Amino acid sequence: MIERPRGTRDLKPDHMGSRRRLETLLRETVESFGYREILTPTFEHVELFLEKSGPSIVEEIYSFEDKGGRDLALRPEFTASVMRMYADSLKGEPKPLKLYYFGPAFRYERPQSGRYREFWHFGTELIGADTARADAENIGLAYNCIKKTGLEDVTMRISNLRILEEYLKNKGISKKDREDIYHLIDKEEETRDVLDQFDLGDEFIGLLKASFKDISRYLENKEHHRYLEKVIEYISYYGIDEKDYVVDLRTVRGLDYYKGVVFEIDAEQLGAEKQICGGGDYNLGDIFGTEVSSKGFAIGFDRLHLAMEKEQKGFESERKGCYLIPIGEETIPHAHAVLKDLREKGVRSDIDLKGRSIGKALGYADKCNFKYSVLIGEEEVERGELALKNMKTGEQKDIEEQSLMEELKLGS
RNA sequence: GCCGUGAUGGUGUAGCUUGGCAGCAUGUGGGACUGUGGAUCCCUUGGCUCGGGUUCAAAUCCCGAUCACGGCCCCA
Repeated sequence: MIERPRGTRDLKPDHMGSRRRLETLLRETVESFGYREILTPTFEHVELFLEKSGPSIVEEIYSFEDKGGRDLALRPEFTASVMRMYADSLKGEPKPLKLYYFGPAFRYERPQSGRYREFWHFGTELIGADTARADAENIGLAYNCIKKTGLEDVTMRISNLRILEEYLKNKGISKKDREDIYHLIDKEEETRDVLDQFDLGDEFIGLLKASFKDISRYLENKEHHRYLEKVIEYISYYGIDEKDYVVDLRTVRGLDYYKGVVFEIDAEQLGAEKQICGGGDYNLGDIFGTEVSSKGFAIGFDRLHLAMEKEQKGFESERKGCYLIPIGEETIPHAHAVLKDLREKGVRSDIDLKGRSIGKALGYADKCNFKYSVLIGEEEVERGELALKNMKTGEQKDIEEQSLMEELKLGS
């Protein structure tokens, strides 16, 4: 028996049904915001990801050399690919350009709860709109996507990376040291030791922990604070009010290309791997020789789905369609005529292929989640009728054969 | 990469401490039943993650690998 590779999953029919419904919900939400779907290759030249996303991501890339000697990598995320595609072939599109994607991504990490080596990202990019309202739309859409799932125990953190960047620059901290600080900043207990190394004292700790209103007191240049204030004002247009988020300057994205307003959303019931969404304002355009403002976010699709199951907000598999049970050889041709008609009308329908007893056939229909069984016996056929059995209630009635479609619609 | 826990038919489990015929439930398949039985009954199918070691004898004890789970690191 050959097993699945480490960190991968097989998804069973029930699970896929539920995932598809979540996917549909997310698609409908982003499309209602005017986003259009794109798809980029599953693998790219490894250079696309090297240096662009920062050292943390490079360690975890699934890379390989192909038979022509090219260095390739399975995508660890979509943003770099989308920006490559933009620079390649979408530069002439009207701005803002709104794109979304859904597909698998790959990272060579140690698997654990909510973390796989092949995982699915659902995300968006908003390209060419450099305003606070664009940031608000980005956050608003992400928040709406999560909220529409019905998930309740979620927290959102928002920050503006430029606030700390400006503050540390003014303190004369070098670019490299700033990056080190960012990477260590959300480990609260270690923060003080680190800061001592850079001769930053209580004041910096105070800034990190300050409430939104108090932050400006620490700043000489209040421009970036004011910008964040605008964004926070505008996200109320998207149904987000003060209880739905916190401003937390310690929210630092792991990828180096983030520059401005950023945010993360956690599902609290997930444990160690609880972040279900992250995004913000970034700059990748200069890599491709095109300076362009972009904002986006990615949802960890598998984690979102897992969180819904844990909160029992998952999609119950729904009874659908009907199962035909011919009783006796003589009724089989007639049953098939009914079946053909149903299928042509797009009704999920099936027929007993094994000549099983009525009881067994009903059992099969039940387990396969059919909404109705249709019993087709000689007596009914002679009268032009069918016996329609509701598989949930067990209720059964004889109906005119012509009214079958109508009955199915009424019942749905 | 690190720490810890675990792995028994398709699924869920008992057995492991104290080595001695691998048991139960459920599912799959078949049958009884032939217009309601989504039931009931009967039969069948199918398993100790892998590789070494100890032993007369290993699911059980020891070592290693693999995979999973929980956490660290990192991160989505």
